[in-house]
Amino acid sequence: MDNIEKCQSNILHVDYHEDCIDDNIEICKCTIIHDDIINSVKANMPQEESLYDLAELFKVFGDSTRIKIIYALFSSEMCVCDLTALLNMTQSAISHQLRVLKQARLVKYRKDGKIVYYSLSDEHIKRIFDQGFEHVIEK
Amino acid sequence: MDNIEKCQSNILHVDYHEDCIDDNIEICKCTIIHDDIINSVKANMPQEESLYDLAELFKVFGDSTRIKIIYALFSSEMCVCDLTALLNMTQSAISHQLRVLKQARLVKYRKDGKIVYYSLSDEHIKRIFDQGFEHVIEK
DNA sequence: ATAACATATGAACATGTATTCATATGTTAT
DNA sequence: ATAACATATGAATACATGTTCATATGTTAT
Repeated sequence: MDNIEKCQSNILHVDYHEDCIDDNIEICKCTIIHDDIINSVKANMPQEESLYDLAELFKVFGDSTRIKIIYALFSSEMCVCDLTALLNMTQSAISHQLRVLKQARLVKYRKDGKIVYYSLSDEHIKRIFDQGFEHVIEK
Repeated sequence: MDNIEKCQSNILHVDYHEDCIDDNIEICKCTIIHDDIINSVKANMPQEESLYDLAELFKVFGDSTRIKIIYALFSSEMCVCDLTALLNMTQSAISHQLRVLKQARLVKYRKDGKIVYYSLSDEHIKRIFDQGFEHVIEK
């Protein structure tokens, strides 16, 4: 992060290889040809942490078991046993995945005796999925 | 898939354990308590293949390097070298990730001599990301 | 032709992750 | 109390994946 700062300010004046070689020995090996674009793009980039969080969110969506669980919960709240039967998987696998979804604040649950009912806790999920679907069904 | 079909038609009449035990010895170990919900949820589920494709799409979004590349391309088309400098990573790593994005039909490219410019190829991406961001910045 | 450069790619390595297995926890009914 | 049941969880395993390294391909300039 510091390296690239320095590198980019330098390249405004002289070729990268002469000034940044000691800071970024193996990183920026190529001559930077569009430093104006790099700087303006950089100005529009969200914070590093936000980008990381966003990747973490999509990572949760990047598994077909969790996708199925979420799609099921679009229709109705369901208990672990229902999900196990619906998806034809072991109770343990479902439970582990529900924990991932819970940690990502995507599902909430209520207990009724020994039964635990899960439901979605975020109204953005449906919209994200709908947009994702548009891409998937496209050609 | 076949097992759960059979299982669910049976549970409408009698307890699961007696009729499905031979088909799903280790899968549906719990007594199905909400077969009406399971059936209606099942009717609303998209095709297995679509759900799988959707997970694959989100899997591509589930890496912070690719997220950064995509965010950069929201601002402007960029060549591999620019992305390498912007993200302060090796050219090889960027190139590998661009291939993943290319295979997911998320980016396109044009060549100008030895320079290859990448840009986004799908207008849904921005909307998906915007919704994702809403979740991330929430509380 | 040759050198310099931009990009792509296969193999190797390290790390992450989904599922299974065994078992623990907590609830309900007898 | 005890048995049956629903769910949760830690450890182990198998597999997927991101990055690096070395190198290949293809382009531009001398």
